[in-house]
Amino acid sequence: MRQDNRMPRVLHALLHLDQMTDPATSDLLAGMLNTNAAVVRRTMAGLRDQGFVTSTKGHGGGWVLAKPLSEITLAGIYDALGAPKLFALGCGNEESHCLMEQAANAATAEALRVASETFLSVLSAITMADLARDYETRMKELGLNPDDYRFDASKIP
Amino acid sequence: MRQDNRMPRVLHALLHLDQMTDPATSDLLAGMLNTNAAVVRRTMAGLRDQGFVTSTKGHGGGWVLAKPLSEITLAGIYDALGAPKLFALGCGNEESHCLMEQAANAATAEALRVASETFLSVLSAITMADLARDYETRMKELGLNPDDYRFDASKIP
DNA sequence: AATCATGTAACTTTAAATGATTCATGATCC
DNA sequence: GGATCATGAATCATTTAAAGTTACATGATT
Repeated sequence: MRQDNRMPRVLHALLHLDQMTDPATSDLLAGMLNTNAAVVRRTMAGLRDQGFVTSTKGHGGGWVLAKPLSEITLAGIYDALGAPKLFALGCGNEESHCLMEQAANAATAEALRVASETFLSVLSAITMADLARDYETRMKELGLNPDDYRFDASKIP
Repeated sequence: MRQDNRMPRVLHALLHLDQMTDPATSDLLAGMLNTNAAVVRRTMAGLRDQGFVTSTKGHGGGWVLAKPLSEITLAGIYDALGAPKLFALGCGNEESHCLMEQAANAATAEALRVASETFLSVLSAITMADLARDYETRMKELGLNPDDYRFDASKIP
């Protein structure tokens, strides 16, 4: 299957949302994420259902962050995306009648299970506020002032 | 992409190989693995290159285990398969100019890196002999004697 | 020489995210 | 109230790599 990039995309989108003074339209976000509005709507739908963001229709509508970044963990986002399949590796058919196949599948499954546990535990220890801090660090490393880069869509000529 | 099941397949194949008295043809293995000979050859090629198995052509040819199971770790097999892509999840484009995207990608990549480390460390702690023991346990749990099930292709009528 | 089995290359199939398009629905502005 | 804006959703095409398939050359055994 194709690579699933929803996770980093959504993180990226949330960081931008946090810096917006007005609701961000799907089109605007799509431009930032190098994709299109339909993908944005589809991907953000889960976050809306979980209360991380809200969306409004009509003039001046769009996406708005509904919680402070410090209250959003990466694990929460992963869940909101529907806990997408993590591995490209499979562990075979579950209901095999061959006992050797069962042993082979069980060993593979166990290694994947442990790796998945690790992954989730790392995600639950990181909040979006941590990412925002990382972003600001990157800004300063380039000698830039983050305050100069907050996004005010109403100021686009 | 489609699920990658080479790992559990190869483990399964090696367990069978260990119980063979004669070389196993790709066709025989394919029957055991519910696939076809070409896939078996393709998948086992890496194991041959790493010296885990040998293959011989012609009458009576086929695949033979080249090392005791206790000297084959699952990590070694994973490597022999070319260390296939582990995750279905991606961590975005590496060379993004957007610092927010960089922060989002870095966080995702870090979680994946840690999970991958865990995966490999579990694999390196398991040998094929462990799987063989697990297989024998499963046999005994069903009240069967593993010795009755060794495979002697020459005895197929 | 015939047969068997691997080695390899080329092509097709498959699954799932992503890209793209369309239309209905609701909110805002004039 | 009508035009416009934006989401919600459904549908269809595209993409990607493993897996399935087919074909043929090469080498070993009988």
